This record gives sequence, structure tokens and C-alpha cells, in this order.
Amino acid sequence: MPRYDAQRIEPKWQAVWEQQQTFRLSGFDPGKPKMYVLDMFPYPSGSGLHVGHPEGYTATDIVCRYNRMRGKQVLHPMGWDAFGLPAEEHAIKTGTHPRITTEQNIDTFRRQLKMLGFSYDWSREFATTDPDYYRWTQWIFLQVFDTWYDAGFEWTGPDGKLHRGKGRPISELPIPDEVRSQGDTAVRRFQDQHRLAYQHEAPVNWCPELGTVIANEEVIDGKSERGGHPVVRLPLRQWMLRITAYAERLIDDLEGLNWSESIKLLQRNWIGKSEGAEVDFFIGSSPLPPGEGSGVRERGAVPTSSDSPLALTPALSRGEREYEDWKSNRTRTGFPCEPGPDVLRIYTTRPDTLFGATYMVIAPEHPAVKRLTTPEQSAAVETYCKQAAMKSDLDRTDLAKTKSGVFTGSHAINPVNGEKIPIWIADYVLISYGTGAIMAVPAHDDRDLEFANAFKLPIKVVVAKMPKKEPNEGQVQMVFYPASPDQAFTGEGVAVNSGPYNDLATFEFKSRITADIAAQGLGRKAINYRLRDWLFSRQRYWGEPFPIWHELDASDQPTGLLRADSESALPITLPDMAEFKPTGTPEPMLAKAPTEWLYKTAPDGTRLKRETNTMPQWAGSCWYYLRFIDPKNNQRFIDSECEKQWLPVDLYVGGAEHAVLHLLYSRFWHKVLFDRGYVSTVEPFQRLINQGMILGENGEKMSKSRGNIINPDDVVKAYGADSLRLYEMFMGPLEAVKPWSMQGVEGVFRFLARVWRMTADEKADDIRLNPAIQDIEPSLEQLRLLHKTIKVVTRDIEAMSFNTAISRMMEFVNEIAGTEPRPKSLLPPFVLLLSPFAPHLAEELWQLLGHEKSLAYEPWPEFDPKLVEDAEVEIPVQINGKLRAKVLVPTGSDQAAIETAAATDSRIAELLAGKQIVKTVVVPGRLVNFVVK
RNA sequence: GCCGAAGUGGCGGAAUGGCAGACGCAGCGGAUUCAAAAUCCGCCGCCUUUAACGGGCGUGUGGGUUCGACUCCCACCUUCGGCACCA
Repeated sequence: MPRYDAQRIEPKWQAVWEQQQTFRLSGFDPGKPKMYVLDMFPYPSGSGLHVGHPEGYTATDIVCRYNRMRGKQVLHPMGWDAFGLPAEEHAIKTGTHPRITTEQNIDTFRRQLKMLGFSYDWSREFATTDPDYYRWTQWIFLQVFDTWYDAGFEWTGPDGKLHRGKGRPISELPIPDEVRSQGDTAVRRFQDQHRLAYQHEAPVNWCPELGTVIANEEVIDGKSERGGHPVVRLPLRQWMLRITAYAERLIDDLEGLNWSESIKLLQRNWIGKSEGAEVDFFIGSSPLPPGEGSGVRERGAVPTSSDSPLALTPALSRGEREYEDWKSNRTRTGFPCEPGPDVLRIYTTRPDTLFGATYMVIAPEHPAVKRLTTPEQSAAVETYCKQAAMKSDLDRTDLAKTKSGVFTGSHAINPVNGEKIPIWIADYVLISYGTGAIMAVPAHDDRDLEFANAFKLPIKVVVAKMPKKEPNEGQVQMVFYPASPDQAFTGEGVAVNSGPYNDLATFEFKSRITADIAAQGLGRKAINYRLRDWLFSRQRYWGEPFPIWHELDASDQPTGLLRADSESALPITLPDMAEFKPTGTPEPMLAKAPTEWLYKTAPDGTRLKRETNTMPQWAGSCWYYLRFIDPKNNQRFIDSECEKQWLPVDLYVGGAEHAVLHLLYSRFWHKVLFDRGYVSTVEPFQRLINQGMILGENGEKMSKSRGNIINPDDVVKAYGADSLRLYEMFMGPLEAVKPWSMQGVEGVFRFLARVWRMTADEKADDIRLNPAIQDIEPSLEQLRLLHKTIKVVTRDIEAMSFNTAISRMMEFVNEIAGTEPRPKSLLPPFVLLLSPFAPHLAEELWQLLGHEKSLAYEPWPEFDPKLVEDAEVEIPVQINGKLRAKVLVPTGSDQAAIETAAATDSRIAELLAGKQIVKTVVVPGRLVNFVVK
């Protein structure tokens, strides 16, 4: 009694594929179109495969199997993103070396993936933790280290267009004479400052619980993304990658990619480009005392015409003389690249509100804090800055909605009107964005208004809102904001109280004043990005070591000078260690490595100490798609011929949780490699699909604590891999979030069992064809059904609309499985259609239908266009847009014939009787609509 | 607060501006069976009427465009995702 038995069929065919190396891709065949289909490779966690994994993996497997049958050569690899915290945390708890845990987890994942019958070329498998792989991760780091970004460099891209800005070898960095004259050490330091990989001392997010520093992106609401542990800010020396240099290209090159618009937008927003101006405010050679100059109006005073910028007191004070000198100097010398000590440089997106600046704010970490603080204020300033330094990001944002700040005691002079305004320190201004200093325009910025209200600072309106012109209204009324004291007008409007610029529209004002201040050397156009440079070092053990040495002086202290390992020294393998407990201090784990690993003496006698940080988990996943193309190469990270043949990845499928970070980092590395001539495409992933999350049966996110986790092992045990695959594709659109349903799995299992019974004899003792299957000619109707099914299933696979493809196959089976006798010729094409979805069952049925070879490379069925049309079509007939009847007409009937058929239908004729037909709409093959009175 | 996506039967979902609810699940009725499981057949948006045919309403809400709107436009509501003192 051979019923549909997935337990028997599936291991059998998995063994056949393995034995015959069915999906192994040998060389590149220039005569065949290529297709590179990639899954986001998994982190092999201890809990094994999750039902979310097979969702994307099944989708790509269908695409691969389909395209092989369409005659393409398909590259479809799988591997492991195996560095990372959990294995090390496990090591801390149990003492098991992370390598052991990682190997065990990989074995589990590999077993589970093979159990699902995915057509990977397993000969290309690797883990990011393999020394042979991270050798090249380190090598790429060395290329990044060896590169500086020449923002003005012009080059022609593969698209034939002119581009500006390119990564170039550090040896080509122009060295200014004043640096060169200071000697070799100065030159080396200068180069180090310009590398794409550089060291930087800055407050970082230190997580004591995890024992590591983590990136801004890994901090969520002041807690670590992993584990939700508290994060504190500490100043530390860290490795940074200069991803911001590539911000513009990372935005621009999104355009040519076949990604969903919302993912592109997510990346654009993450990069967060903003355009505005930098403006220098004069602060004098020494702090300007208060009480000099014109001062600012009292809070809330109505502006009058006497407040013209020219209304300076005739007798110039010391500060004003200095200011006038500075200004005329600037007109001659122009705007300097770096602000001098006599100015405060600010960034604004609204240079049109310069006349409305009533105070300035600098970040607590701003270098000018000391210089601007007057003796009377120094105690208060010191207290404030100390507090701010201790505050986590959480304290600085969410909790502390009320603004805090402290006055420095100093003033600056607004270059557009000569007004002297106070300089404050507040942590609502971030040191890491723009210049770390702002001009505050409380009338037109919510944050500034809140601060001004808190500290009783003046508010000056310089933009009036233009109400929409009513057609009959001759006189346009301007509306002045703030209408209420806590509502700033941040929109665009018309300039007021802005001296010579009054009445200009915001847009025009911006470009005018930017040009004007640039001409006077007081400011310039500027662009800023929300994106920050990438914090690239971690203090953990289980990651790639840096191929970098620090030079030591006579007393074994680092001099700050670096030496890179030579290419031949790679891989720098992890030292063996037995103890993994975090030190509790921000000192990296590798600081406890054996002395012989940590130190060496260079041939020139210099003592060297290894870099003890390790790379973040992102490093390994940044370039794995390249290594899959040429995984065994021990001369290069990828052969350049292979790279040209296979790049870019044609289809990349993975979870939306990587929509920003992984994809951005990966694109960044790819562009560096492109600039240095190692890859030939500007982008790595041509098409991207983000599969939607699978929720638990209760509609909530699957998690241990909710107890709603579905284990793929259990599903396969109960229904088989084909049912799991088919169900995950049948649930709904790939990109949608959708809840699991065990009854749904049962449903597709019943469908597969039906397919089995349609072909095999369930009553016989051995496996044989169903006796209803006979060598007879199919009816025209049956042929039409088959060809229609081929047509739509093909179209749906191309569109990655797998749920509807499955529906159409169900319809076919509903019809054919109920007919006896069944024409045998209908079955092979159907089995081929089913095979990408349920490959095990399809192979078994293919064999049963008398074929000896695997169907994996059988040509995909073609449909006959003549057979996808029925002889007659049913045309709905509407009266005034309401369905009233349906008429049957021959396919291809012309407009007149259809109209006649509709009008003569008895029910329609009855309804039309006595009515006047105003209009008749006939869409051939579609519908008829009579519009009547 | 800002940006994005989505709202269709009891549930998952389907519909180039042209018959709303394909396909599946659940449910109901029947066949088969000693009985059950499995299987097969039929019904299955809501209201209403009828012996039967039928009629009205219906795709988050309210408007609009159109002969015709789940689909396009405007406003709003809800849910989910992202960002969140970025000047």
C-alpha cells in the first residue's frame, strides 16, 4: 500500500543528488547565460534552523531549479557567518572553545538544510571562521587601510558617465610641504589620518555586560541590541572605517538597482544627506565681554525697521574694531578650510534664517568650550560638561525631553548683521554631526524654541508664512509665527526682518545668501550626512584579528605609529586561549594572548605589539558573495576572470533586518574594492528581495518566551520537506509578514498526496503507475488546461509570485485527478512544473513515469499559445455598471458581435425595454456596459 | 513627531481600471465504512425575497475622477516597520 511517503522519498533523492553531484557547478560555460542566486547566509546559532530560514531559501531554490531547466548556469552557494558573540558567551559559561561550538552548530545547520533538499553547490561551502577565508577578510582590510579617498578625482565608470571621488592608494596621497619638511614620522602620521581605516579616540558605546564596545547602530534605546544590556559612553581608541567618504556614491548608485523603493529609501534615510551652509561667527581673539556691541532685542519684542543691520553704534568698541578687521580680511582671503581659533563655525540647513539667530549652542565636547568659558561661568560649565559626558544616549534623548544647558559667558557676532549673541553649551547639539555648533533660531526651529523658552532667550521672527491665495482675495495676509509660544514655524515662507533680503521666498533666499556669504569669505555651501564612520573594532576573542602592529618606544609604550602585516603573513590566526571571561575593562580579550603572539621585533629593531581588537561580525559577511565565486583560490581572494563572469549577484534574498547595515557595509567594501581595481562592478547585488517575517500561530513574533516557535525538524518529520517548502511558499507573498498555520501545512500535504495518487497506484503492493493512467489522447479541454497551467506557473515563477503558482497547480490537479482514464501525456509536463517547488516528490514521479535521469536539467515545459485560449468566452453584461447577465460568445468576437449577443440576451432585452441607451461600452473579450436613462 | 508599507469572508490570501473573494484552511451537508481515520462529492461574504429565477449591500472611513474603482486622486482612521534632539 504505497501511500505518499515523504519519509521514504526525500532521503532517497537527497542521496541521489549528493552521489551524482547534481548541483555541483564545475567551470564557467561562456555559451550559457549565467545566474548568481544568493541567500543571506545564516549565523549558525545553537538553537538550529528557524522556519524563517527556509522561507527565503525555498524561494531562491525554486528560482534556481527553474532557471537550470531554462538552460542557465546557476551559481547557488551556501556557507556560514560563524564569528560572533553567542559562541563566545557559550564559551564563557561552559569553557567550550568557540571553535568547537561553532563546528557543532554548523553541522546541525548543514544537516537541516540538506534535509530540505535545497540545490546548493555544497562544494563551495565555507565559514567566515575558516582561516583560509578570514585570511582574505584581513587582506581586504589591508586594502582599505592602504586607501585614501580623493574626493576631487574624476573618473569614467562602467556606465560611461563621469564620476567624482575615488579611493586611491595611500602612496598617491599628496603630502603638503609643511608636513614633508617635518620628516618621515610626520608624513606617516599624515597618511594615517587619511586612510579609509583609521584609529580614532572618541566616546564609544561600551557595554560592560557584553565586554565590548558596540556600534551606534547596535544600540537601541540606550541598550545593546543583543541582550538589552546597559551601554555607557567611554572615550577609547578605536578603529574606524571611513564609510562617510562614500556616502554620496552609496546614495547615487542605488538608482540603478532592482531593489524595492522602500528599501532604497531606508538606506537613503539612513545615510541622511542634508544640504545647507557652513557659516563662521566671529568670537574674537579673546572672549568678547558682554555689554559691548548692539546687543539683542528683548524677548518677544516686535521687530521694527530701526533694527537694521546697519544700526551699529557709531563709536566702535574694541570687539567691533576687531570684528570689522576680521571681516575685511575674510573678504580678501576667502573662507578657510579649517576654522581658526577666532571663529565658531556652524552648520545650518536654513541659512535664510541667519537674521533670526538669537544665540548659539555648542556641544559639551566642542573643542572651543574651554576657550569660550569666562571665569565666572567656569564652575557651572565644568559641572555641566561632566554630567553630559556621563549621560548615555538614552538620557540625552528620550528621558530628558526638557532641554538642559549652560551659558559660557561669551558672545559671538552674527556676520550678516553684526549682532552680538550669547554662546551656550547644551547636549541637544551633537559633537558628531556637522561642526558640533549651531546658530539657534528659536522662531523657526522646535528644539531651539524649547531651549529659548527654558532659558528665557529672545525669539526673533524672520520667516512669515504665506497663506494660500484665495482667488477672490486681493490682499494677501502674511501670518507671523510663532502663533503660540511653543510652536515654531519651520516651513518655508517669505523673509521678514532680514535687512536687504526681506520679501524673498525661502528657497531663493537660501541660494542668494549662501552665495553672498561665500563671496565675503564668511561661509560656504555644505553637505552633511547623518551616517557616521563605521566603528570597526570589538574587544572580543571570536572575530578576525587585525593584521596591524603598533610600534613601541623604549619603555614599551605605543608611539601611535602603525605597521601593516605583509600579505604573505596572512592569515593572522587567533591565538589559542583557554579562558574567555571578559576582563570587565574595555581591554580587549586578546590582550591576554601569549607573549609570542603579542610581540615581535622588526628587522629594523623596532619593538612591535599586535593590535588586540578584533573585527566585528559584519566584516565576514561583507564580501562572502565574492568568495563563493572562487572559494578555493589560494593565490587571490577571487580570480579576476571568475569575478567578471559571475558578478553581480543577480538575485539576493534575505530578511529585512539587514536592509540597512549589512547591505550598506557590503556595498561600501565593494566600492573600495572597485576603486582599487579588484572588482569590475560598482554594485554587488543587482536585485534584492526581502522576505517577510513568519509569525507564530497566534500572530505574534516567534520567540522562546512566547512559546510559539515552530521547529522545521518537527514539520519535516510529520509532513516532509516538500510540504514544508510548499507551505512556506503558499502562505502568501514572499515579502509579506504572515502567521504560521499547521492546518495550512496539512492542506498542502493533502495536495501533494493527491498528486501522488493521481500518478501512483495506492492500492498496489509495489510502486507502480495508477491504472487510470493510459496512453490515450487528451481531450482539447485537458490540453487547454495543461497549457494554461504551464503559462501562468511560468509567469508566476518569473514574478516570484509563488503562492499563485501553487494555486494554479492545485486547480490542475483538482481537475485531472478526478478524471478516469487519465491521458499519460499530461503528467510529465505537470511534474516538471511542480519540481522546483516539491523536488523530491517530482523526482520520484518522474522516475515512476519511466525516466531514468534526474529531472533537474530537463527542459522547462513550453506552452502552445493556440492552446491557452478557450473556444468561447463568457462576457459579463452590465447595465449602468451593474452586472445583469453573462453571455457566451466565440473567442475573438468583434465589438459588434458581442454587443448584439449582449443586447439579444433575454434578460438584458427585458431590462432594456422602454429605456433609452445613452452609451454602450464594449471591451472585446472583457465586458459590455449599457448606459441607459 | 517624521518617513515607508498595508487594511478584502471566520482565517491565510486572489484579482493588466472591467464578473470581488481564485486557491487553501476552518465550517456545514452527503457518499463510502460495522464504526472511525483517510478519501470522494456538494454548499460556504452579509441582508432580503421566492417554489424557483431574483433583489439590495459589500474590499478601513469620507469625498472625488470614470460608462465602470479593491485598483487612480484628496482627506482622515487603524495596524505594522524604520528613524527620532542630525540643526
